Amino acid sequence: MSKVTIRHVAEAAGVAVKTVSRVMNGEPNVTRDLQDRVMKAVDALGYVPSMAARRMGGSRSFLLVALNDRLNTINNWRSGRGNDWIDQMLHGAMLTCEAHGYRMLFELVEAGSDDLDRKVVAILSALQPDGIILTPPHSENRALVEMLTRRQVPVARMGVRGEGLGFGVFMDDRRAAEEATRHLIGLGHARIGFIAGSPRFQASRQRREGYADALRSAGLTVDEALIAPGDFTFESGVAATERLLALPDRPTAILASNDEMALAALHVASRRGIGVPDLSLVSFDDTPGVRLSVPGLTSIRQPISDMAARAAELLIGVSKTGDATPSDHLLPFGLEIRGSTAARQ
Amino acid sequence: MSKVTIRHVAEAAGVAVKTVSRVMNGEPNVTRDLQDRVMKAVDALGYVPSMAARRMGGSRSFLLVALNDRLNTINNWRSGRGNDWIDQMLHGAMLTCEAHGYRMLFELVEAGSDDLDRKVVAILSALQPDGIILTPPHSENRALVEMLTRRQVPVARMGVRGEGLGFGVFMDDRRAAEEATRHLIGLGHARIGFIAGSPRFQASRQRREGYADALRSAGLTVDEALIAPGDFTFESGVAATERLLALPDRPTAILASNDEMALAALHVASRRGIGVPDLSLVSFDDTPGVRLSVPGLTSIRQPISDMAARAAELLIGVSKTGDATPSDHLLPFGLEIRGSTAARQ
DNA sequence: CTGAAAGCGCTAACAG
DNA sequence: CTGTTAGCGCTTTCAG
Repeated sequence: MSKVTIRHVAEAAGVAVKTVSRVMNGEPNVTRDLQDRVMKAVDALGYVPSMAARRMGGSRSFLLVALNDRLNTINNWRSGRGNDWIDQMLHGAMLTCEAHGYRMLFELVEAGSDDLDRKVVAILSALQPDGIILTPPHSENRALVEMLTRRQVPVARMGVRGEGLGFGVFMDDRRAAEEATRHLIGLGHARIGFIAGSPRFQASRQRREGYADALRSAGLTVDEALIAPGDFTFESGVAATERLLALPDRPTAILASNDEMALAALHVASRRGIGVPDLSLVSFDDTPGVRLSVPGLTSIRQPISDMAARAAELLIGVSKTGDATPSDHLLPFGLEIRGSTAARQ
Repeated sequence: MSKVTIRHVAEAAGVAVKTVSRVMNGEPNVTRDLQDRVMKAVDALGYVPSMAARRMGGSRSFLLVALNDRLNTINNWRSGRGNDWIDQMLHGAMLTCEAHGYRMLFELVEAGSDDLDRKVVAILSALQPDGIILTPPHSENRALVEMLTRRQVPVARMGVRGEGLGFGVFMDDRRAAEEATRHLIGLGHARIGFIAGSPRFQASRQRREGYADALRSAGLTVDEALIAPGDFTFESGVAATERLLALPDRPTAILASNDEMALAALHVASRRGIGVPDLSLVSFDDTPGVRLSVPGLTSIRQPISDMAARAAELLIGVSKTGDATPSDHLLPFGLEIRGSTAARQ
């Protein structure tokens, strides 16, 4: 009862071990008759191949590793703030792996640490995954992707374009920012503030460009005074909002590069007695908190779960077929309209 | 460069393969001299043992599996509501595993499904973990724990007492509810409503008892009219609160069995023009949302991350030493006081 | 289309 | 204290 191996199945079905292996892996060249006999034995015995043995014998490990930023993730956990990225990534990638008989292992390594390469190599050696999913900021780390590629590990890069190194699964941050801004313009806003994200992330720069795109194509000028720096933290959002609201001709709407900073803006506005959506607010990321604020924040939803699912699917495809690295995949974003945006009074 | 095995290390250090194995596993009976030589070779070559091979050869897999409720987890992910339990569990268990050279794999199985046993057995067969962490409601599933025990898999049960089957890591829900209620009584409240949780969970029943304990030891009577049923959903919280606030002699404070229902209470109160903390509110769980509501909710903090860490640690201990199942571990909870509770006017 | 034999990289058991 | 040998449960050759 405990520990049914391929040999037991082979005996029970009266076939060779290799035939069982063929059936389990859906390989060709097995008659339906034998297939049935094997499957019957498999079901009867409750046989499930051992992952470890599969890895030892064959060339696949049926394992994908997702690499996440250590500091960021742990800080979020520790502060009890939740971790939407991780949650959505698990959602998309784990379920996809499961559906294909793969497992996903989740690893944290510190971005920017000197021995990042060593750490990653250790993970590769220990786990020998069939593919690796990189999340920001690792996905933007060229050196890392190059190292992985050199070692022939298929790499999916979340949130960025692959540009020939691994493959990217991403959304168009620029067009998202443009759409968010256009939403505000459509409501009659002309002076729209922008709170930028940390320039460390590609997406931050693109969001800023999209914001400018929308203004320009609406015939509005891009006023640098309306662009405040931020780094995705609440504190930076507070500072940025204060700066924007102190302007002589202050904005009637603000687009923040993430939810945290938008919530900061909401906070500052209320402290100054400015109502929202009198001051309209749009944010990026659509994390759980934006539904709970009063009013709820209009927000750009990143398709994190879809990106992760796609990443996993493509990596599994590579590992199954041995095909070359897939090409980049662009996924659609969403604009969730809530109470924080309204027509300009 | 790619694929350094134990043999390479043995050659480089001029020792037998087994000696390397001994050093890697911290086994006794190796002179310091050889130890150093081996370690030098290990570092030089960047050797990291293959998990799969270790599992194949030896008796350990260096793998822990955490079993979570499928439906619940996926629903939370899907709705974008976040998943504090999962986050905190990962926080505690993953980091602990990492520190001991173990990995944690996270699996979702549907509680109450007919073939739960089959699913779990499949996971055991495929992964052969050194231990398994059960979260609610799986941790309360006696039949499941019995099956696991029969198969000699060490089992940690989160959130419940072990009572001889596996071992439990848990907090005292009853005393927590008592403390929360006492906090309200201390503020001068005498009519305190209680919104119960789904009776499916042991903790729900205990919380209710703790509530009653506190009232009784303060010399107050337990008025059944002040106890409203709930099932942990927002909707049930709305219904319960409406019922409580419609009472002729309505409560001046409410203790809700989780955050979601407390947020519902906040919502209903505000709709009825009742201010919080005029109506004082205490919740259970201290999930991220309670910090964002206005006012923030006073809440009982479950030590989920600590419980998970302890569970992992103890399982790893068993796997290393082969000791018997550890005994139950009680962990302290916290009471986070925020703006939703104040002295009775 | 099917099967037999040879490992994969490690550790357990046993010798020295 | 150290080394040798025999597997673990699979898949990959390579024969039939």
